[in-house]
Amino acid sequence: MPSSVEPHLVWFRRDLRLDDNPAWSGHDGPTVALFVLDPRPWHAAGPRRQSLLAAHLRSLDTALRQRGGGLLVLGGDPVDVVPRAAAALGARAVSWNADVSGYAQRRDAAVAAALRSDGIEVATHWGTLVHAPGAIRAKSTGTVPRVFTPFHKQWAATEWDDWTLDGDVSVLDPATLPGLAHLPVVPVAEASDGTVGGEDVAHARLRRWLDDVDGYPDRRDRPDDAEGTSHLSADLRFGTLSPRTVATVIGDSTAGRGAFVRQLAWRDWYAHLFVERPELATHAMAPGLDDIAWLDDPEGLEAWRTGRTGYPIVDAGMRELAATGWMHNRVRMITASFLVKDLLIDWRLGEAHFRRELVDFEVSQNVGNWQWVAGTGPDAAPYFRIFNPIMQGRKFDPDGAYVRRWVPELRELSDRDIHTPWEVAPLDLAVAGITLGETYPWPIVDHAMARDRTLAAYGAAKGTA
DNA sequence: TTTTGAGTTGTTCGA
DNA sequence: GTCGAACAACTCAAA
Repeated sequence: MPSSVEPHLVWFRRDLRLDDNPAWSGHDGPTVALFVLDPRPWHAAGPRRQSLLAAHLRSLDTALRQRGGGLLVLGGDPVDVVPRAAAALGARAVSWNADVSGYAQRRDAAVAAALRSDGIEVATHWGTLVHAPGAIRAKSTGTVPRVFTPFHKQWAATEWDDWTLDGDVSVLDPATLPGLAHLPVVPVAEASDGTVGGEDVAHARLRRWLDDVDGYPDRRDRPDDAEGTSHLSADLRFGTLSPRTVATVIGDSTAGRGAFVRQLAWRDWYAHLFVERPELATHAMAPGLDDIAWLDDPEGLEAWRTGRTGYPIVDAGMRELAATGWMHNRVRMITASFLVKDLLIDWRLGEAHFRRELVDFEVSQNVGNWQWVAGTGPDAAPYFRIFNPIMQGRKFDPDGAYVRRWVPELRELSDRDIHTPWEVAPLDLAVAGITLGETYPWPIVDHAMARDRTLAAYGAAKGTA
């Protein structure tokens, strides 16, 4: 390819799809599809998220090859690599879909400045959210509403801004590009563990969800119900599905569909808040709530991480996370509440664990949800709302099926006993093959004591604010 | 301009 | 067993 072609460069990041992608389809002509494998976020991810990313890249590469091109994957710091690639390939313009994290914002600003100083055009879009940050503002303050319901009302009533999607893109084959020899090319590796990725699979998941979405309001809180939630979180995180596509396909023709699409507004809300207040990554919205007297308890933290707290529903959730990189939403709340309100451990330590382990981790969502549970964020749960892990287990896993799946050493306990093994008569424990303290831990904390302790710690923090 | 009502996800206690 | 109150404090928008 002669360099006089001056291709358009599309930098893929959290939008690993060709469908409904404004950064991809918003222009005409010869185009290079680029992904930069940035060592910093790569090493911050656990093996499951790494493996899923590799599968998505492989799949995107295949889709681009079917169009006569391919995906160019380069390794290194994008601030260095993207301008170098644009120069080496003689690019006329570079486009991408913007991202919300502080790291991404600083990175993208540096890349854009470097490109512009080289005379290269930069075009950014918001292809990973329904509404762009800034599109929803409280009338009185001009800022993102601090309460979800007003945000959602406006979110639902606001017309979507235009995504130009009719570009006549012809994708180039990276192997034929001159100047490639000077760039740090990384081969697109096979997913080593058989993980399947890509937007076709994501669309199949979305279509399958149509069969169950009407039951969402009734089934969403049951972790023992594998089809009660959509399992689309990682597709939204990696962008193998566009949130607008999800909202359009699901629609609002039934109560269940409307309730599900409303969740996309929560996703936008946390993203918009994060763009406005990037310090939410590490600081409470309310002054004072950064100064809770958290306990320094490495053993408690480790018991929580490994699913050895002695509370079956908590341990089941943490083990599901360790085994799959995913956890049911209801159980995310229960396990997070247990860390913060029962162990009185700083929510940031739990957030860091989820950050590494979750295949669907994205910083604004992770932080927003942790701060919600901790009662420190915008429109958060009141601090006195403390989940009782026994009641939550009995209510949302009434047959113990979820616990039996992930905590198999408790399998033989009755439905009535499975959420409270420490209250089971010795003979029944023996029959079930359980020795507390050996085959399964005693509870590492007494819930009633912990509840009082947390109310006192939060009360003190508020009192001194 | 001021007031008022409403607000994802809960638990405990006492009548 | 069921039921209502209490557990805070604040934002936002409608009246």
